[in-house]
Amino acid sequence: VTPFESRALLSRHRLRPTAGRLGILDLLASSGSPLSAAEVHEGLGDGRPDLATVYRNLERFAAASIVRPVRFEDGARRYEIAGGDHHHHLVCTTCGEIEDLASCRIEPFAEAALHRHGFQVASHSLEFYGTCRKCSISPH
Amino acid sequence: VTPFESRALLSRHRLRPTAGRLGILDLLASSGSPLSAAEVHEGLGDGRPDLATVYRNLERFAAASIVRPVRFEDGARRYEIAGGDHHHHLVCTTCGEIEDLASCRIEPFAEAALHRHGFQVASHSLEFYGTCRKCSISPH
DNA sequence: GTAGGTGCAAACAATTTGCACAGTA
DNA sequence: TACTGTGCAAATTGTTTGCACCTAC
Repeated sequence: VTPFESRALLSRHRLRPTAGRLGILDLLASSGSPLSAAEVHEGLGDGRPDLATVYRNLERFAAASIVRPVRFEDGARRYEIAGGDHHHHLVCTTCGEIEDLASCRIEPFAEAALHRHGFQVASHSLEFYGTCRKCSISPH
Repeated sequence: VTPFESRALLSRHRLRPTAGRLGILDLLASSGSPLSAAEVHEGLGDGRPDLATVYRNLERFAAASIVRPVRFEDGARRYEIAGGDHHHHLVCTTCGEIEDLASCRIEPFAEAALHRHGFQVASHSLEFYGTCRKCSISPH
């Protein structure tokens, strides 16, 4: 997501492209993994946008489906750019790194839910916890 | 989990079988779905065990693998008795009910993680969100 | 000029912790 | 008796909100 795309993305949703918003989107786009409000705030350095503003904007972005919220076991709410393919996450419980896992063949589960429980699946979350390559080679 | 089993379960882990602990375990065992600390506290009525005590004990139980923590999108930490089979949850976003979904054929995902990322999967969480049978028949 | 956006501080909610007292092995 | 467990209240942490000021259309 280049600055230009961020701008377009925002105006498409009637959100004014302020410096703070562009910064938040750029940071999320350049980060490989989902970020919490606190991490975004830190990552933007000097201080500008206020933490409360970061919270407000992340929520606005999520409402506009510009970003997607993800929740891991630590309970913190994180956000990632919503553009890409549907995917899941590999969370390393040693170093904390989060990688994307591309494929998702979840349909059999959704069908089981429908047939056995009459439950219409609208969305799902699937996250893996374990040890990433780096950490299994040189344990912390 | 009968009262007797709760007792045995606790003493097996060197945890004194107090009335409060037995109550918490019985409530979790009789509830079909995972409960938060606040829900356990409410469910035990009159007041006894203090909310802080409920938190402390749920954490102790989790450390002893007597209960398993589950985290849904609402961010609240819930706990369920750990005894049964590995399973996942169907969370109805209309009425809030949580059903268990028995089967879990997650191995292909774990293998993909290992082969493509060198990531050793230790555990995973998989939850579905949607509309349960009751709510799709008579919308709230 | 006006509606929308932001900073700051206070309000909230969920969870944790310190400490003195109570209960159990 | 010694140690574990509990109640109560205060401290933390994560997130939301009210309000006055600022800024992009």
